[in-house]
Amino acid sequence: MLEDRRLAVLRAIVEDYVSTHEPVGSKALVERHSLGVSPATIRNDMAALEDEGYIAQPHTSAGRVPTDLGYRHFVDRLSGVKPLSAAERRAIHEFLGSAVDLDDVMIRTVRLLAQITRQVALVQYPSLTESTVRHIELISLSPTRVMMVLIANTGRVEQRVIECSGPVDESALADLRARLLSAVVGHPSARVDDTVAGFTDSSPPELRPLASAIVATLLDAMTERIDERVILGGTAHLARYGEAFPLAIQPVLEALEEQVVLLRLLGEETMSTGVTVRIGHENPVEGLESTSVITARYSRGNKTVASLGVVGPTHMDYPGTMGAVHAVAQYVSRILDEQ
Amino acid sequence: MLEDRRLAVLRAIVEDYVSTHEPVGSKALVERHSLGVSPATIRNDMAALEDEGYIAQPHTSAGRVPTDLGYRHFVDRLSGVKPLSAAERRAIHEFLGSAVDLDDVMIRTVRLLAQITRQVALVQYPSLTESTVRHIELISLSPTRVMMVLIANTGRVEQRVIECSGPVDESALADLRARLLSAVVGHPSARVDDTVAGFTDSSPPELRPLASAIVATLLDAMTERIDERVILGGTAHLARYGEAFPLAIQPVLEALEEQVVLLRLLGEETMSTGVTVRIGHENPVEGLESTSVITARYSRGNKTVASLGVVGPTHMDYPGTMGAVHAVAQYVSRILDEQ
DNA sequence: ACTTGGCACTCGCTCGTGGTGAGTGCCAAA
DNA sequence: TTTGGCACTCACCACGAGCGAGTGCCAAGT
Repeated sequence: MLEDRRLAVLRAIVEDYVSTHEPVGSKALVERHSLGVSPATIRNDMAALEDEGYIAQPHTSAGRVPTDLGYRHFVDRLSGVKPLSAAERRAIHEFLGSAVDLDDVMIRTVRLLAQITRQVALVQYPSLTESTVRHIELISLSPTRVMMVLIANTGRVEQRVIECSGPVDESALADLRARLLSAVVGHPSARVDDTVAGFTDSSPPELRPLASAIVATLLDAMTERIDERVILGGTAHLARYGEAFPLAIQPVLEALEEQVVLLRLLGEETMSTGVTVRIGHENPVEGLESTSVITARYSRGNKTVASLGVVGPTHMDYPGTMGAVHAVAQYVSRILDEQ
Repeated sequence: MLEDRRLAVLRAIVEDYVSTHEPVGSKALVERHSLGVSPATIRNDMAALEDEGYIAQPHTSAGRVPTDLGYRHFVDRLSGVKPLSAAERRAIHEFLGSAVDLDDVMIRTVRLLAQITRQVALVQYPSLTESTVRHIELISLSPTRVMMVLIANTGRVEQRVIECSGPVDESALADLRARLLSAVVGHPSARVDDTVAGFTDSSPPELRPLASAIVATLLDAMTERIDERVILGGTAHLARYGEAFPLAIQPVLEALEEQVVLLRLLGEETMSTGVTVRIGHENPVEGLESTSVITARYSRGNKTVASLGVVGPTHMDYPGTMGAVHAVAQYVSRILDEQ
């Protein structure tokens, strides 16, 4: 009962601070929210909340501001995920649906996410390790050069050039191609190691070197981690929020230019809800102490393949942003399934 | 003689302002540069320069600041292009030389350029208009969906998904594929329009719709211009410079997020020197009125293929930046030739 | 045991004020 | 044409007073 009100107060503080970006005082609180008690009571609660570390005052005689811990509690206990409106969902689906290829899906996603959250958006490319081989093509570029094109069911295409020790004729290539296809198509790429084992051995002796070169290249291409690519968009939103924190924006921009950093931001364990929130100092990255990162995993079929998310100030609209990130992840999954 | 000194004064003002970012007064000028005359004389010159529109004062009783016109004169008449040191050149060559593919070259270039100029760097992908079709693959994804993979002799791969009105069987697809290959392989992509004309007509009636869909997609994919891609890096440098102009950074970031804008920044006529400088309002882009853009074209063989450059505040180090942009363009050309 | 009104206190913020100094334009002399 | 002198402008800064939002504490009320 008493505890309940305290939490209500914390929620109110977070909501007010998020919308005004100014420290919130006891009087303003009772005015804006119908808490049914007097400011003095609220003050007592606030003192308690401060003792527990959920809120803090920037300086004496100022209102309270949520701490990272306060936001954490807010996210974990006090708020849900705000679903998007039907119109928004329809717009998302249409926008993503008209993408022509994987690159296009990724680019559209990052733009979309930045636009609807009005924050910096990150999108990681789907990992191929979970995918299966859809098709392999061997093309003779010159007598001693073969290009291998690998097409995954995710729509991703990898290309490699293989140098042969001697000339290779078309029919041999066609033979290799046919047997290679039967060896790997449809198999999860993680398993290709096994299924491809017999391929070299079953090749005619004179093609052994080429066959093993092809296998080596194939394995290399498959372990090429496309999911180490992260694209970002909406950095202009940083400047908007940066008006109040002109100092903070440079380190953030710097951090966001490092692929490694982006990967660390996205690549952590999944929460059960499907949306992961990392607040302020919880971030494993220097320079992002005053930002929060909200990520969700997206999938293809029922396999989780990669993450996407947004980076914004700790005083962000968590329910709305979480809803948007969740919805976009969901729709990206759907689009990938369709293809 | 008299005219000479005025220009020397203008040069001194630009140099001082660029290094201090503060309006420069007559007294400071004579102290820092050995002009051999008194402050009063300089004041007369400054008044004249102001009348001619080369400099301006932010407010009465402040020093002078170069106008866009002043910078223009400085660049055109008063400064050269500062060459890089041998060590820097060597570092550039090594850094770019270890790139593994085209994407890698582009990414390394944009990083390099941002780093050595300490500004926002832009790099446009090289245009590949003279490429020919090496191979086309049609893959059935589902009964009514076909993926087309287009491989150009440059190693570029394009993929498209085509929706069919009815189910398509494998043998029909194989037939289409074979005839498509003979129609287009080896032809310059610019000519495919012609050679592909008979393809639809020669198809069996029941495949006509699919055939024409394939042709349409093919033409679309071929005219997909890779050189419409521009990547950028070093946006963090904006923030550094933005400390003094916190308001200006948001529109700049916004403008830089638009591919169309980036293309307009890069895609203009070449100057004879090889380096183009566009100062302040000379930029054809809204929001970049207080920035300058320095670009250079790079080439492959003796064909100019695309541009790269940097965006920075109008009060930038023109000679140094021009030198860096020029050198990087030169080395990118060299790297592309080697491949 | 909470809640509440009252009250004294803190302290950041704003605004006006005056002083300072860099910088200018003009003018008369060299 | 250059130069020193001089009066003038005005941004900038430091200082101080007043304001007011907000707090903590306490004693009284429910």
